[in-house]
Amino acid sequence: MGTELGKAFFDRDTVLVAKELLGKFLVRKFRGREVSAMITETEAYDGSEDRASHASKGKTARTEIMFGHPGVFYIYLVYGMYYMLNIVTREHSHPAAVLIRSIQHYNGPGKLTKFLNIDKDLNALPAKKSSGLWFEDRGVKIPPRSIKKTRRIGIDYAEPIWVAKKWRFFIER
DNA sequence: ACGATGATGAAC
DNA sequence: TTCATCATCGTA
Repeated sequence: MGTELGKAFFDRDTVLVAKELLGKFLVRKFRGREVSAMITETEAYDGSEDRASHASKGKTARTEIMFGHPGVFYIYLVYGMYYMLNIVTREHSHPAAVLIRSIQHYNGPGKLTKFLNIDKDLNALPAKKSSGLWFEDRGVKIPPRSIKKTRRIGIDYAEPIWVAKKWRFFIER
C-alpha cells in the first residue's frame, strides 16, 4: 500500500515533522480490521522550555516518554474522557512530540482516537505495524500554499510567548 | 456557557 | 490525602 514511516522520520525538527505529517496516513489494525485515514491537522510541542508542553513540568512518570526515543507514541487522557495521540520527535533526552489533532472526516483529537480505538494500551509503543498503529506515506503531496498555520489550541494557560507560537498546522479545505 | 469525568502534579 | 487543573466535546 504505502511506505511505512520509520524512526528516522521522527528523529528531526518537531515543527518540520508536524508539517510533513499532513497528507500522511494513520493506519490502525484492531481486532483483525484495518482502518486508515489521512492526517489533516497537527501541533508541535518542542522542548522543556515550551510552557504549553507537558514536558515543561520536567520528567515525570507520565512525561518521561517525551524524553525518550523518537517514533514512540505518547498517549494520555484529558478531561476524564478523551485520549490524545502524540508521536515523540527529536533525539533521546530532548522532550518533544507532535499531537495528531485531526484525520479526514474526524475533526478533533478526541474524536479520532475514539474512532480508531486508540487508548493507553498503545502508550509507549513504537509506531510500527506490529504495534497495531503506524504511519504511511501513500504519495499524497500537499501543496505548501494549502498548509495553514495558527496558534495551538487549548493552551492559553501558558505564557504569551508560547501561546503565540504558530505551531498548529492544517490542510485548508 | 457549561458539565461530564478521571488522571495528574502540586500543595498540605 | 486533598485540590485545582486539564493539548475536549456535545448540548444549549
